[in-house]
Amino acid sequence: MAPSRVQSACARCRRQKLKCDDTRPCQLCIRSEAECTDVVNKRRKQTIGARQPQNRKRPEHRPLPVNTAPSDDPRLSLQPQIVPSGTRVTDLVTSQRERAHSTFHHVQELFRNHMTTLRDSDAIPDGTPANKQSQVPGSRIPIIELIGIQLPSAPITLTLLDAYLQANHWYLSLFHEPSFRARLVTILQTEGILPSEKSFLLLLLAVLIIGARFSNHETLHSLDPQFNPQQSRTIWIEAVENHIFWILQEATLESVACAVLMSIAYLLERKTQLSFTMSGLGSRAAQAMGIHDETTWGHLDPIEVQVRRRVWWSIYMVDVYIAQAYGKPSILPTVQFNVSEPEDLDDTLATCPGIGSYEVREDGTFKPVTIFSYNRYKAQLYSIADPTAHSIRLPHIKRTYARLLDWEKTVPRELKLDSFSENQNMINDAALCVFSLQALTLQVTYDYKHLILFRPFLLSKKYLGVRLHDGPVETQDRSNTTIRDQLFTSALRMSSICRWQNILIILGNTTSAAQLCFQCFTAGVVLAMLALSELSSPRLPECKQGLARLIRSLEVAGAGSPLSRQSVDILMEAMHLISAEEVKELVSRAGKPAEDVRSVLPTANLVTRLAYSRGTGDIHRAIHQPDAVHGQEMWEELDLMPDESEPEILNSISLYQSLASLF
DNA sequence: TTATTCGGAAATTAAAAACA
DNA sequence: GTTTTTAATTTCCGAATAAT
Repeated sequence: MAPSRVQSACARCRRQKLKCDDTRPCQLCIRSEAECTDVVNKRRKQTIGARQPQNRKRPEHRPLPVNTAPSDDPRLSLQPQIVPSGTRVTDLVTSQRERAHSTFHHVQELFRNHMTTLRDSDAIPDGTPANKQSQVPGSRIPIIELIGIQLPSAPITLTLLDAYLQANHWYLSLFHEPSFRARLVTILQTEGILPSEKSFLLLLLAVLIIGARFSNHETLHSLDPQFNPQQSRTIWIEAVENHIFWILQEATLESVACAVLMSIAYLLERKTQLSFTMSGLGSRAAQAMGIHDETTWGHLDPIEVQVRRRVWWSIYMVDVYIAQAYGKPSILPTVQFNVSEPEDLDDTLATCPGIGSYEVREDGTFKPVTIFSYNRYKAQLYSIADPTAHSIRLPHIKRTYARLLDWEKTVPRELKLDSFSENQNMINDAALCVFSLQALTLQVTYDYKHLILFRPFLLSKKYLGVRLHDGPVETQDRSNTTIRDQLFTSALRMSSICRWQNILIILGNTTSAAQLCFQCFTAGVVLAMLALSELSSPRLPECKQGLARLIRSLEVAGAGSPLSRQSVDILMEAMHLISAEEVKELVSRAGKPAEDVRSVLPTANLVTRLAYSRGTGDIHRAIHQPDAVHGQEMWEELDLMPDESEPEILNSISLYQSLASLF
């Protein structure tokens, strides 16, 4: 009668199906020196209504479990399905997941089953906002009473919505289009709005602000000659600003989505500082609502669940992107959330004409690739290149790098840029057009992630020569890739997008253009810095050509925006600088023997020198036995000790700091 | 020899149904 | 209100497999 069962197994034991114990860390974790963390039990968390009432008569057979995928295993929800040949991702993510419960959360636990309704708690952190329940239906009131301005006429509003969908929805999806449209139509028809819909209205305004920027002004003029897009945009922005704090306090899904859109809108308005801050507000609001943890959502309508996931992943990606672009730590750490990938809803079932690949979903099933797959792949990409580490270590970077390479292998043909022809006219086929845009931005983002990953090393000549692949040098020719090589390859591949001018032109009329321009700009800066660090290298011409192609891409996709103009100017300047330095270099070398004058330290040289300096003279051995390269000598050469004593490298170096060292 | 993985049996538990 | 039933969800045995 040994009561041998433990009330809750730790994360590791649970995953490995081993017998755990009540101590923390448990004996097994101690034995294997693993981190021992608790996992929240879904069963204990189940709320009233979470289970479907059964038609209890005679069930005969046990029905299949509804949801076999245990969504609260964080590894499942965070790690994309890239588990290639044997490379299992370690406990890293699992073990770090901590659930921080607020005081108010404990209050709820305490009174569960003892109080039908909780009393007022709006003054307590994490309590329920006061005006939530009191705002029962009510009657429709004119919009002007709620926010002080009118919406434009129905045709204009719908045109702007369409413009928004084209410009942003394929790239960052923040709502379910059919529901959104239905709600909008009701408002337009009744010319009134429920007071409880205020946050929806503000989200709509944000949509219109972006729509107005990307819509065709002639079409608008023909619909309503009085309508002035620029002026309206200013008015709407002001209206949203007047109410933004109100809706953030209200904490609805729409308020978070609105904050995300405003962040983008500010970026387009050249208010980059506000954009940064606004995305932070949105992230925080999302966390306050618990959107980062599905287990707290309770029972929701299936569409609502998916929309929440969409919003969460969108804000996560915006937050990470903006943080990286600014070189600041991001607010939303990967390890502390628990939201599954968004799935397809009825509005995203379109597939790519001509290609019919399948995608492995989070739950292991195979589904056709749809126009929404892009969002899932992008989300995976973002969670791989984990931005949480404010300071990072080389082994971590190598691991991330390996995962990036694995991720790339999983990308379906629909989302590969090479699948699209360079001179095809995309405009005729909407789906094809969207897929090509997605493929291009996905590839650029992937390469950009490499640049960001290695960006901290740009200022350190020592690190540029570090090899990226541990383990034996196999048949793979890239096994000797150094950080410098990879930066070079990625930046060059980014520059190759200028071949797809047809796609770039369309892309210039979407919100993703801003991101693309910035990514190209980054690639340009990286190429320039590489070029300057090895002026005599045979790669120099390629660097310059790459820069030229990036400048061209910026001009095409930037469509005359200030961001693209300024980037082009700076990159041009960098080109001149490189040429000038090159001339100096040539002159100074003119009278000397052709051998090295360089003080830079490329790895190939290092290996050779190592082999010689050790007196063996056996270059072969040095190259084919990676241990020799990765052993003590290597690190001494680099003034470093392996692993533990390795100094931390700050990740938060902004592009501007890199730039400053350029000029 | 030791560690990891995983199918699935057995145990546990919240909710629903039945009962009083 | 209490007890019983049901089904979802958990723990962890034990056998297979992989790593050392």
